[in-house]
Amino acid sequence: MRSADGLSHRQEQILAYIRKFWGEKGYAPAIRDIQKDLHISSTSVVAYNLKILEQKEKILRDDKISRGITLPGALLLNTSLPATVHTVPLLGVITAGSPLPDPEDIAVADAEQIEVPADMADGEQMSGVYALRVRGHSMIDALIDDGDLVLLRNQPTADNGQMVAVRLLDDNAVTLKKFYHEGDRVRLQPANVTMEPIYTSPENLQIQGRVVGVIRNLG
Amino acid sequence: MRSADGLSHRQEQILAYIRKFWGEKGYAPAIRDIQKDLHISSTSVVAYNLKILEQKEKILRDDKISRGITLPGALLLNTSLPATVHTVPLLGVITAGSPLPDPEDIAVADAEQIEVPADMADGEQMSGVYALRVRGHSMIDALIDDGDLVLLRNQPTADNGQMVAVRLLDDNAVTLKKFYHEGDRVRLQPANVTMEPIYTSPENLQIQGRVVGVIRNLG
DNA sequence: CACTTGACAGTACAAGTGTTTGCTTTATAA
DNA sequence: TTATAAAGCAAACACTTGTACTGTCAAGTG
Repeated sequence: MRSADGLSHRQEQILAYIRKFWGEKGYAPAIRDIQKDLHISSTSVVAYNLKILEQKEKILRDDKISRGITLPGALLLNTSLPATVHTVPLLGVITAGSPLPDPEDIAVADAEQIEVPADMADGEQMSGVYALRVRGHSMIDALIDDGDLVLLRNQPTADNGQMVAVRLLDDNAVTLKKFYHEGDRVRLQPANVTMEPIYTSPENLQIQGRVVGVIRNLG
Repeated sequence: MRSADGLSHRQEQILAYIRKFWGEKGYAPAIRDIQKDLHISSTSVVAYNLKILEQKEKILRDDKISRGITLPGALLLNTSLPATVHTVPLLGVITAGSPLPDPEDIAVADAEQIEVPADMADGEQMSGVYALRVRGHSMIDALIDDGDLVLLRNQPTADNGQMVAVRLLDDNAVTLKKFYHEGDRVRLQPANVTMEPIYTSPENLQIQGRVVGVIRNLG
């Protein structure tokens, strides 16, 4: 079984391993590193396949040199641009019962900073994004569990289909739902497709922000 | 005679040599390379000065590893990762029906890199973490929806309570559940507390990895 | 069928390489 | 000067690691 570039399964495997190893450690693996981690029974098999990889110019090798494998173009990698770090402040806790904290009230500079994937809070709209820690299981219907981080963008209105944090005035409760304005009523649709929507009037709700992301850390 | 950063002439010399060697060859010099080219009379002198360079954090070394010298920043440049950002490769798609891709099989260096919160894939355990894009609504009971990113750590076993990606052999299906070994059976508990667990035998399941995080981007 | 070829296994060896030990020299300060 | 530490020297040692050699096995091929 060969892949597109004429490498066997094992050769692809070895090549991927070398790249990964090199990225992590900063130096190339020894033949025995490859053998052990890839569960290959003999060093000679690795040597055999390395020779083929060298012939096909997927790797470079210097004879007899320990860990002398080099990847073509390795020097080019040095030119890659550093990624930008994005952080947002963790401003508090969100539960079903209590209202959200007002971002304006909190000294953002003092809050714990959370690192988030770049595309969740990028561009000119980055300002105004903050995080809240979810407490309790009340947001199960939004596919959000106890302990999750919810990323919110401060905004008082919403377009149809956007997930928003809304406060229902007559229940005095906060929920996360998809927002749909339908005539003179509002449909609040749980993210969980198996669950039923809530209908209410625009006067009964207050949009507290838009949900731009959810981060669940089980590590 | 000491230079500005407290290095002796010989240490400066060695450091410069390592940089040059690295730039030309793509891998680090052996102690004897340094010794010969710098006309140092003994390998122990080189070892002695390398130890000092390591203490002053001018170089990094992995004990006992041939040519295991690394330059600080080299790792980052090579992988294009700035210090505070963590990225993991996006290796494919996860659905209910199809098996997970084998991380070893994929050319990790070629995969799209996803930026993740630092604490999800940090420290020495960073290796082996990869991301899969969820397709379909089959993982609603794990509070995971279509389009979410699941971060997995490659591991063949699990402790009780950990969320794992398991393959049920008789269904030929992959699900994400909390794992509990109870006597001679296994309980697979959905993350959604309102849903019922599955019971099966250890022989019927294959642990494909541990779920370390979930990222949902609604931006 | 005999013959070849590609791929892998197991083992052994030799070269590559980091480390240690004991000793000598040089520098520095009391 | 003498004591002390730093730096260098030389050789031996032990682990690391690339390579070679001998087989095995399955899939062609004439």
